[in-house]
Amino acid sequence: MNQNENICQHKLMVTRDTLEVIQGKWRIPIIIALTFGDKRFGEIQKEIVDISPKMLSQELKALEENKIITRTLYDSMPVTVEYSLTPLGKSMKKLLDEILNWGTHFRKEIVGK
Amino acid sequence: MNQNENICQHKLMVTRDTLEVIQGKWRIPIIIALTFGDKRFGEIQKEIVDISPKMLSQELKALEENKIITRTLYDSMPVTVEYSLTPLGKSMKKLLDEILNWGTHFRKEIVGK
DNA sequence: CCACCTGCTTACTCACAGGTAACTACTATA
DNA sequence: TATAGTAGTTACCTGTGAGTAAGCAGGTGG
Repeated sequence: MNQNENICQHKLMVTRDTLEVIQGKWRIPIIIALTFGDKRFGEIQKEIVDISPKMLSQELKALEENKIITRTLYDSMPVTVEYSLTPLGKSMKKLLDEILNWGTHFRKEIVGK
Repeated sequence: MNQNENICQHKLMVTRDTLEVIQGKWRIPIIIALTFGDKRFGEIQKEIVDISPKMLSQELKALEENKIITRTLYDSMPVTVEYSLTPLGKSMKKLLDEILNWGTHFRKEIVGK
Protein backbone atom coordinates (compact mmCIF):
# COMPACT_ATOMS: atom_id res chain seq x y z
CA MET A 1 0.00 0.00 0.00
CA ASN A 2 2.65 2.47 1.07
CA GLN A 3 4.79 0.90 -1.63
CA ASN A 4 2.07 1.54 -4.19
CA GLU A 5 1.79 5.17 -3.11
CA ASN A 6 5.50 5.74 -3.64
CA ILE A 7 5.40 4.12 -7.06
CA CYS A 8 2.41 6.27 -7.96
CA GLN A 9 4.19 9.44 -6.82
CA HIS A 10 7.22 8.56 -8.91
CA LYS A 11 5.12 7.87 -11.97
CA LEU A 12 3.32 11.18 -11.55
CA MET A 13 6.64 13.02 -11.40
CA VAL A 14 8.01 11.40 -14.56
CA THR A 15 4.68 12.05 -16.29
CA ARG A 16 4.94 15.76 -15.56
CA ASP A 17 8.33 15.81 -17.30
CA THR A 18 6.94 14.20 -20.43
CA LEU A 19 3.82 16.33 -20.49
CA GLU A 20 5.81 19.55 -20.28
CA VAL A 21 7.63 18.58 -23.47
CA ILE A 22 4.62 17.45 -25.49
CA GLN A 23 1.89 19.74 -24.14
CA GLY A 24 -0.13 21.81 -26.53
CA LYS A 25 -1.94 21.29 -29.74
CA TRP A 26 1.04 21.33 -32.11
CA ARG A 27 4.18 19.65 -30.80
CA ILE A 28 3.19 16.03 -31.33
CA PRO A 29 1.87 16.75 -34.83
CA ILE A 30 5.14 18.51 -35.70
CA ILE A 31 7.20 15.60 -34.42
CA ILE A 32 5.06 13.13 -36.35
CA ALA A 33 5.50 15.13 -39.54
CA LEU A 34 9.27 14.96 -39.05
CA THR A 35 9.25 11.18 -38.57
CA PHE A 36 8.60 11.05 -42.32
CA GLY A 37 11.95 12.70 -42.93
CA ASP A 38 13.61 16.10 -42.63
CA LYS A 39 11.38 18.94 -43.70
CA ARG A 40 11.50 22.64 -44.43
CA PHE A 41 9.39 25.26 -42.68
CA GLY A 42 7.00 25.57 -45.58
CA GLU A 43 6.66 21.82 -45.98
CA ILE A 44 5.66 21.34 -42.35
CA GLN A 45 3.19 24.18 -42.66
CA LYS A 46 1.65 22.58 -45.73
CA GLU A 47 1.36 19.22 -44.00
CA ILE A 48 -0.15 20.49 -40.74
CA VAL A 49 -2.93 22.34 -42.46
CA ASP A 50 -4.24 24.62 -39.73
CA ILE A 51 -1.02 25.82 -38.18
CA SER A 52 -0.08 29.47 -38.53
CA PRO A 53 3.52 30.51 -39.22
CA LYS A 54 3.60 32.12 -35.80
CA MET A 55 2.69 28.95 -33.93
CA LEU A 56 4.95 26.81 -36.09
CA SER A 57 7.92 29.07 -35.49
CA GLN A 58 7.21 29.23 -31.77
CA GLU A 59 6.79 25.47 -31.32
CA LEU A 60 9.83 24.64 -33.45
CA LYS A 61 11.89 26.86 -31.15
CA ALA A 62 10.53 25.12 -28.06
CA LEU A 63 11.26 21.69 -29.53
CA GLU A 64 14.78 22.79 -30.40
CA GLU A 65 15.33 24.00 -26.84
CA ASN A 66 14.22 20.63 -25.55
CA LYS A 67 16.69 18.90 -27.90
CA ILE A 68 13.92 17.10 -29.79
CA ILE A 69 14.76 18.62 -33.17
CA THR A 70 17.64 20.46 -34.83
CA ARG A 71 17.54 23.40 -37.20
CA THR A 72 19.94 23.52 -40.11
CA LEU A 73 20.29 26.53 -42.36
CA TYR A 74 21.47 26.00 -45.95
CA ASP A 75 22.65 29.03 -47.84
CA SER A 76 21.06 27.95 -51.04
CA MET A 77 18.91 30.40 -52.94
CA PRO A 78 16.51 31.22 -51.64
CA VAL A 79 17.78 30.29 -48.20
CA THR A 80 16.26 27.05 -46.96
CA VAL A 81 16.02 25.77 -43.41
CA GLU A 82 15.69 22.11 -42.62
CA TYR A 83 14.33 20.65 -39.43
CA SER A 84 15.13 17.11 -38.35
CA LEU A 85 14.66 14.89 -35.33
CA THR A 86 17.56 14.39 -32.92
CA PRO A 87 18.19 10.91 -31.47
CA LEU A 88 16.12 12.08 -28.50
CA GLY A 89 13.35 13.03 -30.88
CA LYS A 90 13.60 9.69 -32.64
CA SER A 91 13.39 7.97 -29.26
CA MET A 92 9.77 9.14 -29.12
CA LYS A 93 8.80 6.70 -31.86
CA LYS A 94 7.20 4.14 -29.55
CA LEU A 95 5.32 6.86 -27.70
CA LEU A 96 4.02 8.25 -30.99
CA ASP A 97 3.07 4.76 -32.14
CA GLU A 98 1.02 4.26 -29.00
CA ILE A 99 -0.73 7.59 -29.43
CA LEU A 100 -1.67 6.44 -32.93
CA ASN A 101 -2.66 2.96 -31.78
CA TRP A 102 -4.86 4.26 -29.06
CA GLY A 103 -6.33 6.96 -31.27
CA THR A 104 -7.30 4.32 -33.80
CA HIS A 105 -8.83 2.16 -31.06
CA PHE A 106 -10.67 5.19 -29.65
CA ARG A 107 -12.09 6.04 -33.08
CA LYS A 108 -13.45 2.53 -33.46
CA GLU A 109 -14.99 2.53 -29.97
CA ILE A 110 -16.40 6.03 -29.71
CA VAL A 111 -16.24 8.11 -32.83
CA GLY A 112 -17.27 5.08 -34.89
CA LYS A 113 -20.31 4.28 -32.77
CA MET B 1 5.78 10.37 -51.88
CA ASN B 2 2.10 11.00 -52.39
CA GLN B 3 1.60 7.77 -50.46
CA ASN B 4 3.67 9.13 -47.60
CA GLU B 5 1.67 12.34 -47.54
CA ASN B 6 -1.59 10.46 -47.23
CA ILE B 7 -0.22 8.31 -44.43
CA CYS B 8 1.01 11.43 -42.68
CA GLN B 9 -2.39 13.12 -43.02
CA HIS B 10 -4.10 10.08 -41.57
CA LYS B 11 -1.68 9.92 -38.64
CA LEU B 12 -2.23 13.59 -37.92
CA MET B 13 -5.98 13.09 -37.84
CA VAL B 14 -5.83 10.16 -35.43
CA THR B 15 -3.37 12.11 -33.30
CA ARG B 16 -5.81 14.98 -32.95
CA ASP B 17 -8.40 12.53 -31.61
CA THR B 18 -6.05 11.23 -28.95
CA LEU B 19 -4.78 14.65 -27.99
CA GLU B 20 -8.29 15.96 -27.46
CA VAL B 21 -8.90 13.26 -24.88
CA ILE B 22 -5.64 13.58 -22.98
CA GLN B 23 -4.94 17.30 -23.35
CA GLY B 24 -4.26 19.41 -20.32
CA LYS B 25 -2.22 19.16 -17.19
CA TRP B 26 -4.39 16.77 -15.22
CA ARG B 27 -6.05 14.02 -17.26
CA ILE B 28 -3.08 11.71 -17.69
CA PRO B 29 -2.13 12.02 -13.99
CA ILE B 30 -5.70 11.20 -12.99
CA ILE B 31 -5.77 8.14 -15.24
CA ILE B 32 -2.42 6.98 -13.88
CA ALA B 33 -3.65 7.32 -10.32
CA LEU B 34 -6.63 5.12 -11.22
CA THR B 35 -4.43 2.41 -12.74
CA PHE B 36 -3.51 1.61 -9.13
CA GLY B 37 -7.13 0.73 -8.42
CA ASP B 38 -10.47 2.42 -7.91
CA LYS B 39 -10.26 5.58 -5.87
CA ARG B 40 -12.48 8.09 -4.14
CA PHE B 41 -12.48 11.83 -4.87
CA GLY B 42 -10.48 12.62 -1.77
CA GLU B 43 -7.97 9.88 -2.42
CA ILE B 44 -7.18 11.14 -5.92
CA GLN B 45 -6.85 14.64 -4.56
CA LYS B 46 -4.39 13.45 -1.93
CA GLU B 47 -2.33 11.59 -4.52
CA ILE B 48 -2.16 14.36 -7.11
CA VAL B 49 -0.86 16.88 -4.66
CA ASP B 50 -1.39 20.17 -6.49
CA ILE B 51 -4.83 19.63 -7.96
CA SER B 52 -7.71 21.74 -6.67
CA PRO B 53 -11.15 20.24 -6.08
CA LYS B 54 -12.46 22.40 -8.90
CA MET B 55 -10.03 21.07 -11.47
CA LEU B 56 -10.39 17.50 -10.26
CA SER B 57 -14.17 17.66 -10.48
CA GLN B 58 -14.03 19.25 -13.92
CA GLU B 59 -11.53 16.78 -15.38
CA LEU B 60 -13.28 13.76 -13.89
CA LYS B 61 -16.45 14.90 -15.63
CA ALA B 62 -14.63 15.24 -18.95
CA LEU B 63 -13.06 11.79 -18.60
CA GLU B 64 -16.45 10.32 -17.80
CA GLU B 65 -17.93 11.93 -20.88
CA ASN B 66 -15.20 10.37 -22.98
CA LYS B 67 -15.94 6.95 -21.46
CA ILE B 68 -12.49 6.67 -19.91
CA ILE B 69 -13.74 6.37 -16.32
CA THR B 70 -16.97 5.61 -14.49
CA ARG B 71 -18.42 7.24 -11.42
CA THR B 72 -20.16 5.10 -8.83
CA LEU B 73 -22.03 6.55 -5.89
CA TYR B 74 -22.37 4.45 -2.74
CA ASP B 75 -24.96 5.54 -0.20
CA SER B 76 -22.77 4.72 2.72
CA MET B 77 -22.37 7.27 5.45
CA PRO B 78 -20.97 9.65 4.64
CA VAL B 79 -21.75 9.20 0.97
CA THR B 80 -18.72 7.98 -0.96
CA VAL B 81 -18.05 8.14 -4.68
CA GLU B 82 -15.70 5.79 -6.43
CA TYR B 83 -14.01 6.38 -9.75
CA SER B 84 -12.66 3.54 -11.85
CA LEU B 85 -11.27 2.97 -15.31
CA THR B 86 -13.53 1.59 -18.02
CA PRO B 87 -12.14 -1.01 -20.44
CA LEU B 88 -11.41 1.92 -22.76
CA GLY B 89 -9.52 3.60 -19.93
CA LYS B 90 -7.60 0.42 -19.24
CA SER B 91 -6.73 0.20 -22.92
CA MET B 92 -4.53 3.25 -22.38
CA LYS B 93 -2.05 1.20 -20.36
CA LYS B 94 0.53 0.86 -23.14
CA LEU B 95 0.27 4.54 -23.95
CA LEU B 96 0.81 5.44 -20.30
CA ASP B 97 3.74 3.04 -20.10
CA GLU B 98 5.37 4.75 -23.06
CA ILE B 99 4.86 8.17 -21.52
CA LEU B 100 6.63 6.87 -18.43
CA ASN B 101 9.37 5.15 -20.42
CA TRP B 102 10.11 8.21 -22.44
CA GLY B 103 9.90 10.49 -19.41
CA THR B 104 12.49 8.34 -17.66
CA HIS B 105 14.71 8.39 -20.74
CA PHE B 106 14.29 12.16 -21.05
CA ARG B 107 15.25 12.68 -17.41
CA LYS B 108 18.44 10.71 -17.92
CA GLU B 109 19.34 12.61 -21.10
CA ILE B 110 18.39 16.15 -20.22
CA VAL B 111 17.32 16.75 -16.68
CA GLY B 112 20.10 14.48 -15.46
CA LYS B 113 22.83 16.25 -17.40
C1' DC C 1 12.09 48.43 -60.28
C1' DC C 2 8.56 45.55 -58.99
C1' DA C 3 6.64 41.18 -57.84
C1' DC C 4 7.61 36.90 -55.77
C1' DC C 5 9.80 33.19 -53.07
C1' DT C 6 11.28 31.38 -48.36
C1' DG C 7 11.21 31.81 -43.56
C1' DC C 8 10.03 33.95 -40.46
C1' DT C 9 8.53 38.32 -36.76
C1' DT C 10 5.42 41.68 -34.67
C1' DA C 11 1.21 43.61 -32.96
C1' DC C 12 -3.22 42.92 -31.52
C1' DT C 13 -6.86 40.17 -29.78
C1' DC C 14 -9.55 36.64 -27.37
C1' DA C 15 -10.93 32.39 -25.14
C1' DC C 16 -10.10 29.29 -21.98
C1' DA C 17 -7.14 26.53 -18.87
C1' DG C 18 -6.09 26.83 -14.47
C1' DG C 19 -5.55 28.95 -9.59
C1' DT C 20 -7.66 30.73 -5.07
C1' DA C 21 -10.94 31.07 -1.70
C1' DA C 22 -15.07 30.58 0.15
C1' DC C 23 -19.30 28.22 0.34
C1' DT C 24 -22.90 24.22 -0.01
C1' DA C 25 -25.34 19.72 1.14
C1' DC C 26 -25.83 15.79 3.72
C1' DT C 27 -25.03 12.92 7.74
C1' DA C 28 -23.04 11.23 11.99
C1' DT C 29 -21.27 11.67 16.29
C1' DA C 30 -19.94 14.17 20.56
C1' DT D 1 -25.72 22.71 18.95
C1' DA D 2 -21.56 22.22 16.86
C1' DT D 3 -17.82 19.98 14.71
C1' DA D 4 -16.05 16.93 11.34
C1' DG D 5 -15.99 14.17 7.15
C1' DT D 6 -17.46 13.27 2.30
C1' DA D 7 -17.85 15.41 -2.31
C1' DG D 8 -18.19 18.70 -4.51
C1' DT D 9 -19.85 24.05 -6.43
C1' DT D 10 -19.46 28.98 -7.22
C1' DA D 11 -17.43 33.37 -8.09
C1' DC D 12 -13.63 35.73 -9.36
C1' DC D 13 -9.15 36.49 -11.40
C1' DT D 14 -4.98 35.79 -14.24
C1' DG D 15 -1.74 34.03 -17.62
C1' DT D 16 -0.98 32.06 -21.67
C1' DG D 17 -2.09 29.21 -25.67
C1' DA D 18 -3.64 30.21 -29.88
C1' DG D 19 -5.71 32.91 -33.96
C1' DT D 20 -5.54 36.89 -37.49
C1' DA D 21 -3.34 40.05 -40.19
C1' DA D 22 0.27 42.38 -41.67
C1' DG D 23 5.13 43.28 -42.37
C1' DC D 24 10.20 42.24 -42.92
C1' DA D 25 14.73 40.49 -44.90
C1' DG D 26 17.40 38.69 -48.42
C1' DG D 27 17.73 37.15 -52.87
C1' DT D 28 15.72 35.85 -58.09
C1' DG D 29 13.40 36.55 -62.25
C1' DG D 30 11.09 39.32 -65.41
